[in-house]
Amino acid sequence: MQGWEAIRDEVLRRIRVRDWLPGENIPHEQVLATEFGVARATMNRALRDLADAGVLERRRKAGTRVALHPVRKARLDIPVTRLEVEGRGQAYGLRLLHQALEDMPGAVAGALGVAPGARFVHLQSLHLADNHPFLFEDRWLNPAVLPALPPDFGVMSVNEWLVTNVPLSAGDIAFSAANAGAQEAALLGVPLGTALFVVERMTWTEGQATTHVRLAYGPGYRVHTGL
Amino acid sequence: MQGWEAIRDEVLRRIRVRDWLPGENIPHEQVLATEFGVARATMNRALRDLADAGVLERRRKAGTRVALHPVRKARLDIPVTRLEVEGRGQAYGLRLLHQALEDMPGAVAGALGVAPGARFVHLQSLHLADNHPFLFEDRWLNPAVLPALPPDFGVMSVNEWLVTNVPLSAGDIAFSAANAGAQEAALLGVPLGTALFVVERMTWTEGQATTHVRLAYGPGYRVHTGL
DNA sequence: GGCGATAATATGTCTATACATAATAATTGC
DNA sequence: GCAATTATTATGTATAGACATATTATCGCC
Repeated sequence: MQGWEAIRDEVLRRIRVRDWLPGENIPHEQVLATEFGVARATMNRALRDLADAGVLERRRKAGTRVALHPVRKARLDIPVTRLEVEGRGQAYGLRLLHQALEDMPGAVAGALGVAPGARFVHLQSLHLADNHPFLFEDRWLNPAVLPALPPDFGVMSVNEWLVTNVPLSAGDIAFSAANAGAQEAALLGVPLGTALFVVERMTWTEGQATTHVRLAYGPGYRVHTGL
Repeated sequence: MQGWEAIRDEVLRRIRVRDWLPGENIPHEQVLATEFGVARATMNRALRDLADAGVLERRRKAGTRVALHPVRKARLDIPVTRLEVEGRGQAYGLRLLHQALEDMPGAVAGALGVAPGARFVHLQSLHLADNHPFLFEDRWLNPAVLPALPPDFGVMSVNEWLVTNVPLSAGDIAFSAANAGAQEAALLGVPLGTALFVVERMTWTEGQATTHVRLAYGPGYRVHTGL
């Protein structure tokens, strides 16, 4: 490796071997740039990258210091389910279980910031990997974003349809754990009360709530930062 | 907002309102730079930022296209437990339950890539928020990284000690769900089998396994991307 | 038509320089 | 002494120009 990445790695090495201690200021950008024989912009790129990663903390005038609590920022890749399953070399399947216009429960409405009792499209589906249950999806979708003739969600995943047909939007993703209820246990084929990994995703489009999804994964599922 | 961030936001807006469709190439960097009246480097910064966020995909010569599967990369902030508790306005407490040199179980050894049966320091502690159980920590620590006289982990959290006394290292963080066992249930004060949110963190220092931590959070705990 | 070498091109990176901005340090006025 | 103002300074951002690199497109040859 060379260029600004090499410089970043060298800075990281010095932090790792404790040439520069946590909480301590490191030399100024210009000083380091001169030492490494590069322009300040290049040094800036290297240091900024480490600051983005949470290894360094930078403040104007105060300088650059090694972060005291380094393991702070993690980047997760959350793939589209179909691609995740196919990436494991398994066959992807989708079963639409339920589709109806219903009153949203208060909890969901609250999370989305919508008036309780609003009528949303309620979709429940099961994602399969090699015909085994992989995850249970429970979704509330704002009918206002749907066209007059909604597509057949038994064929195409709601998520993939949304991606290509609804404007991108701000969103929030949350991870938690929950005990499997009767429906989830039956559908996923696990004992009642099994600990499920739950991903909740909420998205808004121009201030308007678009969708709330709850994905419940079967046991053994984990998401990680990939080293 | 102004500068490259304003440009990034405008590009994002055009993607959101579907001026540029998913999978479609957007105009060249230089073209856009001219349109926005900035230098190419500035345009590059804006587009690179969106590419980092997973919204755009860029390839030399091929150009820049709107990502087909946008909700891919999430950034999580994982705070040090003490700071997280204090950030909620609660009093932080730590109880060391167990400390001994033991044979590592096969599962942990495997995850760390260590010969099974290696002797590591086994630490178990309970983190408290306002004197209520907050999370149960189960840690395996390589004695090789400890000084001759190990510190008193009943007073100082292992994590905070590590941060200031052991070289930074590569690491992996994983999230999953697990049913509370007898010990966890008793310590956290929850019924047996309660779904716990589990964070596992492994770190290595120069190829050598440093520590394996398993943090089991009580019900209701969730981690999210913060919009 | 197919294949390999060559040209074209969009992004990636770097430089030198300049000015902006935020935060600290110094100074002044009371 | 203390508060308010001003100066200083390190990082943040921007610029024009240049070269590097990875791909794609094209051309020539068989």
